[in-house]
Amino acid sequence: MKVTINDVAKLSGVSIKTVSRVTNNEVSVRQATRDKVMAAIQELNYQPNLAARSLAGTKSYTIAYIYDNPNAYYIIDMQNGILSECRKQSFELLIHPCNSKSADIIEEIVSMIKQSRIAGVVLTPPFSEMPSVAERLTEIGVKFVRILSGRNVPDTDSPCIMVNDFDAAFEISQHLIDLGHTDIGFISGGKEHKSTLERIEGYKAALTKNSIDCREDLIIDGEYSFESGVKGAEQLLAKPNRPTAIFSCNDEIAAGALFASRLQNITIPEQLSIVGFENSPFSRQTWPKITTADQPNQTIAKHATALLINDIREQKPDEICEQITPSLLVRDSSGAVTN
Amino acid sequence: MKVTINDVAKLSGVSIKTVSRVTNNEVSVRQATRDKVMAAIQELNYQPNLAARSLAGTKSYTIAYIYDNPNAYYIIDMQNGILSECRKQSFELLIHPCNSKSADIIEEIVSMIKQSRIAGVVLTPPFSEMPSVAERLTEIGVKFVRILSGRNVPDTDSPCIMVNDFDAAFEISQHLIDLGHTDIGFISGGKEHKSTLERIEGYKAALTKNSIDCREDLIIDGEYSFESGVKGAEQLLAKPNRPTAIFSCNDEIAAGALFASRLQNITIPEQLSIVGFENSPFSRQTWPKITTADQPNQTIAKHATALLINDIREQKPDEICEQITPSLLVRDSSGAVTN
DNA sequence: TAGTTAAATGACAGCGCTGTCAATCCATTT
DNA sequence: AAATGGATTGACAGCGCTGTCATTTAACTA
Repeated sequence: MKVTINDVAKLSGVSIKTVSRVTNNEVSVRQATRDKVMAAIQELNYQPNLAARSLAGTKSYTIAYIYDNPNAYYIIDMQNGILSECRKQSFELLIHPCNSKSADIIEEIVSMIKQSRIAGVVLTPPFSEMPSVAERLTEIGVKFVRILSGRNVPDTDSPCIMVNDFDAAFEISQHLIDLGHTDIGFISGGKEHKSTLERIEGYKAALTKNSIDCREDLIIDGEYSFESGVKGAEQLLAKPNRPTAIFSCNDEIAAGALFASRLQNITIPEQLSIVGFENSPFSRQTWPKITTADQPNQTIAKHATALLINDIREQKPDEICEQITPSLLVRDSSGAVTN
Repeated sequence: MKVTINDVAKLSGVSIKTVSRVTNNEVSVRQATRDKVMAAIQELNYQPNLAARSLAGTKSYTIAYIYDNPNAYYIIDMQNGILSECRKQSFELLIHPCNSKSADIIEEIVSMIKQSRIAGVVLTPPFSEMPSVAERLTEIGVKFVRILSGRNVPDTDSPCIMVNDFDAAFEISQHLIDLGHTDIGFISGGKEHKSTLERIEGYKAALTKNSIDCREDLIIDGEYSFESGVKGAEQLLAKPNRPTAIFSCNDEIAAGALFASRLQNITIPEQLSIVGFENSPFSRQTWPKITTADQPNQTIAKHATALLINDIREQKPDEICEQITPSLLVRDSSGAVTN
């Protein structure tokens, strides 16, 4: 029926306090003792009662995930990743949808944190990119982990996951170059997103590295939407000396670009290569399927959560930040240049 | 800072037990006493400690949302709706992603429920359509609310929300008919979904009502995906005497159908009308935007949660089930027949 | 008015865990 | 071999609330 810490203590022949130490990953427990307890936990399939723990302790074992990002696929991936780490570490997850554009968003978050005794927060864009959020959270002493786009670790002592959009964009651009493309259009996401900026830089760096002139006229300002992909592609395809490949800042844009191209009876990838970014379901729902950069959101979220929980537990990890680079995923929308 | 039940008891001059009675809306408390306590609660801005309440009590105040549906937009909407009702009623929400196709899915759910002391579960398709889930939940005495597709309330005493796909499909079909269409193709979702079946029936009923022959060859078996929409539309458009309108079983299919049609240089809606279903972001991300049936998922989820919590609190509501009919949302992908 | 009963209220234990601090262990050192 | 001191471990109280059951109060009845 219900397995309590007492049962585990009895079975393993130690006090409940020691069992508690084991479940909380505290340091001063002899390895042999720890093993015994772990075995008992396994055997009984014991799960600590979270309510009791948070009642008794002064610490909180609840973390919050604040989201707003309208990209549902991204949120679900993140949420699933966070959740799996929470389960592993016996933390609770509080989901907090909110509107990042609301004027008093920061105070809303703060009051939620106080209400629910939150120990830490997982921050994804746009929240992770708002300095004021990080500041205020530090101020009230709540830990947080940020998932950010960038190449170098920011100057901070809060944990973070850096998604290396630059390198990934470089790699995917190199892929196009290797296929013989030299006129490569670029449809960007909103410039307010760090990820957009990084991807543009990676794209430019790849061109430079291969001694290809970067035609500024092939870089279209867009946003992360299907519609923007349609419009961006239309602009690019109308140009004299039109590109033989299009790097879309994400898969949704790529899907739009694909749509627009097919409307003009351009065959993909024979007459035009299109690549996306993120490996979201969009990239698999089109025909042909889109070559993209696989951004393992669920893994990223899991790691981020692990870093956050480490920090909450005040265990100084080897690394406070991790870097993850999305990897090239070649599918059917990219091919060699044909004349 | 922290206000406990003790503070309220002292301020209002009663025992903590009486305060507890008031916060839990128990019956045998004199009105005058209740008022005094309420005033104190107000003054101190007291919020009961949920952890303590669930530790001490035999009752649980946590409900779970089990999801698997690969449609991220749907899940997020549902989740947000459930969450808003939970907050209102001081319930906690446990999110439980899982795989509905796993062999021991039911036992996994049961064990999660026991582990986390869940009082009730919100069930959406496919779980809400699995009789075994409802049976097992009843067996272990856990309340649940189901969100189902259908016209008539099932024979049960568990609460549910019936989404009247039939009427909505009828209405959207009637819209096409009113525009002059008589040859209307239909691309279905997977037949394992009740929603698909209901939508087909609604479509057929509308044809019949208007004395239009139902051409079985215009009904294409598909599934809920973009790709399926592409293929379905290709099949329909290849037919002699091809349809002048396509009813797609959901927006994703509609987006695919739109894509396929544009590939063939068919203009929408002049040469072909396309309608979707659900009012998901897909229907807004295309060009032209898709006429669809607005299924207010967040509202549905909120109502479902309210019904569930009522049931948990053993308050007999007037109605145990509610019926919601998605309403026609005319956009730009449907137009009058032109010759 | 006293007696009877139902309604209202309170005293108290205890939910399962963690914090505190004292007790014990064990590898050193002397 | 005894002393030392840091590393382990355990005893016990108590977190804020609810369930149980005893007690008090109010509301009738005869």
